[in-house]
Amino acid sequence: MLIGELAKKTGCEVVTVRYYEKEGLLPKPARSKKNYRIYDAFHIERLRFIRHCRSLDMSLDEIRFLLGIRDEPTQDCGKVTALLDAHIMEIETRVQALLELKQHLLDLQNNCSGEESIENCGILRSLQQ
Amino acid sequence: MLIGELAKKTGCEVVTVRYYEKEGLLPKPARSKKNYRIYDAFHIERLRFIRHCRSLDMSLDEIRFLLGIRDEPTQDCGKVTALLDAHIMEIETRVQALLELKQHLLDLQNNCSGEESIENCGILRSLQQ
DNA sequence: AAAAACCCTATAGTTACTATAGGGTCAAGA
DNA sequence: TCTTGACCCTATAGTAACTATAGGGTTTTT
Repeated sequence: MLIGELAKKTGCEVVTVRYYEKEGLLPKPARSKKNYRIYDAFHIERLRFIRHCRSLDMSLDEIRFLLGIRDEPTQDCGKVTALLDAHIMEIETRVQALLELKQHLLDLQNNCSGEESIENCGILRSLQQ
Repeated sequence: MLIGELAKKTGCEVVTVRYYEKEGLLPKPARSKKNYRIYDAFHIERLRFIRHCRSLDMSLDEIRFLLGIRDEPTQDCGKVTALLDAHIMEIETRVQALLELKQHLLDLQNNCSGEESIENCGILRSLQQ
């Protein structure tokens, strides 16, 4: 299977596949005589894993960590749940920060009708402080 | 006033001040004989405006836009409220996306107790699909 | 006199890609 | 047979908003 087919099967851009290889997330595949990358089912599975993690907004470092655990099956999976816990908490923090931010913006919005002159715009004035 | 004092007065890193200058958000200041940047009250006010906007998570492009309106006071401030509206909606979208993401992660977390072997970890299995 | 604390410029690194340039391979149609 | 289009390859630069590093001058403190 060439890179284009792998990309199609996993919903991943061709350039992104090459990028993951460069980053060490996907092992270097065999090459054809013409130097084309040749992939098999193993790569599909691994790339799907990576893409699924990415869709959950995990960083490549976090994914590298999970792949490492998968490749080193000597331990229990407590580290996996721990990583997920940390990731969930991080997202909760981000949500909180965004909600506070939104409130600040709404407060700011209340400072002006939008029909003032620039000099009298309460929003621009508030932003100066 | 030298750059260090400006930075201290605005809670901004020295390098960031120079970066804003390079990006055209802060006008180039006068220079001393020894080529040191010399700032005055005008720069403090403008930099505070920028930092306030940044604390509201506006992009430098958005801030550039607001500064442009401020510098060109021929129109009413409808564009200001419009920018703020757009920014608020963007944040609402991000919050929604994060909440959905969090639910996915919680669902995933339910797949495993964290005490399984790596082969049996329900989380790693789910991530493979 | 030396060390600490400033100032300057220029360049590279961060994240996860995306875009661009430049070039080889292969199958189908004119 | 030629050429067009769809693939494949590598290498480099750009994205956002800084941060870090290198290398060097100035001023103040010890």
